[in-house]
Amino acid sequence: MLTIGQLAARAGVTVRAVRHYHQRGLLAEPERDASGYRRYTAQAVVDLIRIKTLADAGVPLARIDQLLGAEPEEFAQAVADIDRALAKKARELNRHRRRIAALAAGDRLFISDEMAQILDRQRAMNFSEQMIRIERDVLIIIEALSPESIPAVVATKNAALDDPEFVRVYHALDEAIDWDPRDPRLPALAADVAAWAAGRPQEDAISADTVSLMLSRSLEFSPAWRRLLQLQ
Amino acid sequence: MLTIGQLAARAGVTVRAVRHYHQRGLLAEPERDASGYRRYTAQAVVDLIRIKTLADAGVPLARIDQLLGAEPEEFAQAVADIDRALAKKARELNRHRRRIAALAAGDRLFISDEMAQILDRQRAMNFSEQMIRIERDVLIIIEALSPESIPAVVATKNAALDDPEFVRVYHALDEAIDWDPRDPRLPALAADVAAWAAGRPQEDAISADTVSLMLSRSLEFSPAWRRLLQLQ
DNA sequence: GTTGACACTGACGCAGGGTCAGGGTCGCAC
DNA sequence: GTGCGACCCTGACCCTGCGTCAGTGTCAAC
Repeated sequence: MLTIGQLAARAGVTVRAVRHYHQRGLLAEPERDASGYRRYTAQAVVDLIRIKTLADAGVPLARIDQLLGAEPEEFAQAVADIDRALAKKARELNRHRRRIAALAAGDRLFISDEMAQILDRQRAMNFSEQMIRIERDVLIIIEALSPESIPAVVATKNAALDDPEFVRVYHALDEAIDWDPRDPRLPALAADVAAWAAGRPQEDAISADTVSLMLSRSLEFSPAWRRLLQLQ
Repeated sequence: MLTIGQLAARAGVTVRAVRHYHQRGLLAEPERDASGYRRYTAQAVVDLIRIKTLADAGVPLARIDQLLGAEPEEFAQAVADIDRALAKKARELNRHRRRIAALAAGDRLFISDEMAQILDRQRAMNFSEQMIRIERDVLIIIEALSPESIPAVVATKNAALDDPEFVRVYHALDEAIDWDPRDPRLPALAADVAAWAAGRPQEDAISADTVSLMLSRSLEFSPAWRRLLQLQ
């Protein structure tokens, strides 16, 4: 006759696990001795090893319960099911690993390489870190809400950065971030921006919803920009 | 300003998840409006997307907390850690899948192929299903507690099944399973078994502990066998 | 003023146990 | 006979990442 500790050691599980299996009804509760200790026979060792074998194979305890008494056909069916579930899990895990592997430092964490290159270009052009953070956040929003428009956005943005006039206007906007909303220079800047925008075709690649979110993200930061928008 | 439902929809998570992130301190609690509803800015969308990106990559929430504010070096280190953890999980999963794939119907579930073949041989020799179940349980115990002795056991057992004298004695034991322990034929059977055993070398491949467990498993089943052992 | 969709908090549930807390028992040594 | 360490008992809370009630309040529209 074995105590619970001996049984557990023989099957290679913990005492706690054995009690857990009792509670789940997987393993029959054995007789108790005079002091209330559980006393096990060799049969329990066999039963426990069968449970452990299935559990080690990744079968959920609820399934093990049904499987232990199952007929071969039923059993084969269940094994196939479980394998499907495991295969799915494995695919998930691999997706996760690929994503983790793709994670680099800094900005590149949440946006694609092409997007990150845009930020790098802007850094090289001496835009402020504040401006670049806003840009990054906007790109994050685009990646999340409008992934299909990424190529268009990347192309448009790169073209814009090739355009000295855009760069000039953008630098002016950058400088205006911290201005007081009553700053007298704002109306002139608004006119400047409007003049530049007038020469550009409208982009339709992104939904109005996404645009409004991007806009509000930008405007949260700068009271001066909010004023600018009113001046348009 | 967004409600929790709008925020959740924009980031592609559930409302419940957002509240959970608040509770975990991952996402800052926003201002409430007059009725106590949470009101979010676009910043929250960005923050939530960052959280979701990491969570989708399989980073535990507790880790995300530390990562969101981490410096690039720290971050790279953590990413490496997480990838190691994921790789380990993936290996585990694959082990599970291999084991599951190896699971066939019936007896073969818990014992190796070679072991299962022994049971098949015994079935072909018309041993009772009761006897075969006991044998199976004994083999399960051996696989679990003495895996290193499996080849020796398989060899010995196959040799024994090749020996007509052993098969005769074993059939006699099989028939005796259900006998009353006071059955008058038992002493003769005991002598028969003893005579056969005397001609055999003792196997030392299996520890005394395992042997005693196997023996008790066998004896649990049959009072007549218990009597036989006393008669030795 | 009623309806349906949303919001709020709080609590329980899941898998598979780990880890106390607060006892009782066993076996051996002195 | 008693002291000690190693077991055993039950019960209850802890972990992850939310899902899913329950019971109540609020918003917007008809």
